[in-house]
Amino acid sequence: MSFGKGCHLHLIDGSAYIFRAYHALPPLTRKSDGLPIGAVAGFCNMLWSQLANNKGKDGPTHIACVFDYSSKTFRDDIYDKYKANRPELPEDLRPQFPLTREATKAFSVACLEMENYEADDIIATLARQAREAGGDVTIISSDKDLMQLVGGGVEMFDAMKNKRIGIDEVEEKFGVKPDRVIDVQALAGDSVDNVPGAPGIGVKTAALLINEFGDLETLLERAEEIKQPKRRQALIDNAELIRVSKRLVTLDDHTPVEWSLDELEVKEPEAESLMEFLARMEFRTLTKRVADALKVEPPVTPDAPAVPVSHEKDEAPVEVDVPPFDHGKYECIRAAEALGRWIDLIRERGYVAVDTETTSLDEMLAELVGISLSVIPGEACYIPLGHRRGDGDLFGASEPAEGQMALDEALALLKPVLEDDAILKIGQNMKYDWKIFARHGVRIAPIDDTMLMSYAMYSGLHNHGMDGLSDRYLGHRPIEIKSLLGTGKSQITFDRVPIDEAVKYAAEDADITLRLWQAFKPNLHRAQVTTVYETLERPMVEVLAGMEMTGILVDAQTLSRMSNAFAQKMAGLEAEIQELAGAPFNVGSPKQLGEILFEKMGIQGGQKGKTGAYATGADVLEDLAAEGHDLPARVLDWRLLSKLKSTYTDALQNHVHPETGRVHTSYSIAGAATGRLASTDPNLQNIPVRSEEGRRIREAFVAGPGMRLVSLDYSQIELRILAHVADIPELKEAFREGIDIHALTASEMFNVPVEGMDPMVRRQAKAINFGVIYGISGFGLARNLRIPRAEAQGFIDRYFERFPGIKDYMDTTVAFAKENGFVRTLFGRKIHTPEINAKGPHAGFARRAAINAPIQGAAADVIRRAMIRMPAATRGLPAKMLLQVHDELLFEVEEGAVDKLIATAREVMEGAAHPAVHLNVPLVVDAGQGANWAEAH
DNA sequence: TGCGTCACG
DNA sequence: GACGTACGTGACGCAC
Repeated sequence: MSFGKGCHLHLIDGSAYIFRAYHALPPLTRKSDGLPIGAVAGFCNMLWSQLANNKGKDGPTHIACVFDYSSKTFRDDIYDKYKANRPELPEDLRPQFPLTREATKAFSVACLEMENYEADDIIATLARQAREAGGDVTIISSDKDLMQLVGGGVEMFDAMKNKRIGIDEVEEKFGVKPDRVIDVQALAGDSVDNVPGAPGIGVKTAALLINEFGDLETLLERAEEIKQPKRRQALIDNAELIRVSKRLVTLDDHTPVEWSLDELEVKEPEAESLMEFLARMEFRTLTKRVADALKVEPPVTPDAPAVPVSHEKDEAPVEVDVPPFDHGKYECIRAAEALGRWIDLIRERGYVAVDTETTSLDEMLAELVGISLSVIPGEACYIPLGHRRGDGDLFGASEPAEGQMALDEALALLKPVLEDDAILKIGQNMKYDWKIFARHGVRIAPIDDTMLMSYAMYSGLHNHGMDGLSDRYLGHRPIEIKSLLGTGKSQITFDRVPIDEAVKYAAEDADITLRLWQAFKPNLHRAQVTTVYETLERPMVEVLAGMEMTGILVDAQTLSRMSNAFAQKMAGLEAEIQELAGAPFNVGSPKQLGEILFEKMGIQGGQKGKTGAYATGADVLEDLAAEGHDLPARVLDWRLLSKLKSTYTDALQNHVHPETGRVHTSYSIAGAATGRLASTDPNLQNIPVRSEEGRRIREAFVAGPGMRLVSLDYSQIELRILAHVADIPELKEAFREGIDIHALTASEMFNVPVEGMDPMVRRQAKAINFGVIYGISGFGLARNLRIPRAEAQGFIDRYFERFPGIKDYMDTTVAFAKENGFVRTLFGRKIHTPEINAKGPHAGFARRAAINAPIQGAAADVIRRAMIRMPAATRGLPAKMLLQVHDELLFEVEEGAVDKLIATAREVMEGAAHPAVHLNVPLVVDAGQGANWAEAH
């Protein structure tokens, strides 16, 4: 077919694909020889998705994938510093380049590259030719340098965000139509590509100027007319540099391409050569997926998938030989005899992967439906115990399904195994199963947990859910639970799943867990996180399971009364607000509120966010209230009450367990990258305390009859850890002497005595101390203290001058992260920082996170150690640990034992770092007690 | 489902 | 007057 009207050309920005793939994936190597292939794998997946998603009549008629040939191009002759800021190519990426070309050809996509030209120029040229021939063009890329090409039948498509980029989107980004984009880029320059532009002019200002003067040449000729002196001078002084910049950013759409559009016609991939390539790369999952789509048999491949390697330098990947997944091999156990054979097998092996199926994600409400076991990869069984026939009546009641062992009988047989010290029970998220078994009188131990192994090795790189781990590390996508239960209103519970289907799903989970364990176990050591896993992760399972099952007593009546009071107050405020607005509207809608404030009432200074809605955050409303506007002040009051009511007084009532009368949160051990816990369903780590009204909610968290609540919290733990790791003599001294640390900081910085310090000065020093922990920036501190940015920067400079060790610590930490891709806490916990070497705004986030992680993480490690020791230390005391709130532990204890508990728990907490780490600052714990949490805190 | 908002350390 | 920033979480209501 000759290219012309009705044709549609897809141009893929291949080089961008490679870099995205490289950075998005952990470093993978080919199993047989260790060749790095992560980027190739990602590239192939993206290319295949692109092809597969664009089949049919709306798809392309012609397609090509375009690459950069080498770093040298004609632009280097225009400006010798062009792209001089580019970081060195990572060592393990370069060898993957030729393979991506090979991959492109294997998928039967034209592979284009030209010496001396960037991919962007080739794309520009082909796009122009296609447009002139009357066809349409889609450029698969989100690169802003290509946006100048949009319009007249050419658009872009951001494959990551699945979003087309047309004229409107370009205008949104650059503030001008696509044909003026190069003018804006020439003025604004680009630090990544080292395009100079005009100093002090960014995209916003550039767009303003271009829109005012029409185009760049006119602007430069009439630069004298610009009102702002700085801008005027910048343009006059740099006119030549700006013209050079324009030549740099202008794509050459007349490159001497040697291909005709007709040659780019879409072709079906040749199955045989494509299969050969994918098999040679050892991409198991993709090979299978492509084979299915092409309806051919996948070639026989080595079974093990690419093996992940951590960033640690001295480790080698561990290879595991495993059979393919086969759901047909899973056994359904319906009688004691068959179960007995499995138990024999487990005893022979000494370990078993276990998984439970239940009716709910809430372990306190869930009913046990079945148990699956696996001891050999590829072989697993499922024991259905609580399945029901699908034909229940309207109320959901129905008879048990046939062919199941009695629950008690099965548990009686399994209990000795599950409790046997000599048999390791392996699970994924074992805290869940631990609680389910505990509710049936089985104390499962000892355990290993693949989720926690992944967390110890890969925290910060990805999540640790089983499906994701299986896909990533076993190259296998498990059966989705959705396919059994459905979603939304018609969703069923697991006990309604037909046993035949349940076997495949449930046994597969045990199979996967066992395989993950085999893959992870030896790598813990290589990643040097064995101690972290053994001392900070695994022991948490039992401790937290106990706390969660105990729960905390909540007085629902108090909450209900508060809800009613809030509702009344809110109704009054709502009436006042609508009166002030002069129209009824939904006070809870930020969108409607913004329109009332900044349009109907005509208040000036409304800022629109990226979604086009006005910002109405508390800071904005506070400013307006300070200017004397009543309505925003009322809205702030209303919002406080609305938050308290919906999130706390209303929602908490629904979390009171029908049998225990207590609230049972669930802690995720592997949720936060830094090692902190996270509390969900409900979140009991964010119960209000800062506002007076909010704090009253804590009055509803009460001790049982004859009991008291005791709260112990670490004082300034993060600053103490900072003083230790950054080794700051003045701070360490102050902590040893028990001096007010914020006052000390202020004193050192501003040369004022600690005695009789102005509270405002102390407040500023406190903000700086917090800022340091967060990876301080002038902007952030300025916003927090509501002072000019220059002043904030002045504070920071003085702080670093006074405490140079802090600056050193920050620089060293960031350098370590850049070198290794992770940081470590004092206790060895690894937190990966994959974005640390990124360019653009990501880099700032990653930098600050890297500075914060070792401090926040070490504090998290300390309290974990305390929690793990607590059961043994408090054995015999009539006390239970109920909650953890990052630096606080809450206990419920019999009245007579309060003092003893405080003494014991304080000793454990203050000494929690020992003996692993000898802190050279003391840890101090404050304690309180009362009938409810408000009093105890 | 994504976003804005706001509760906590 | 370049860009966009304090770190880490979870839950709610709105609007699509």
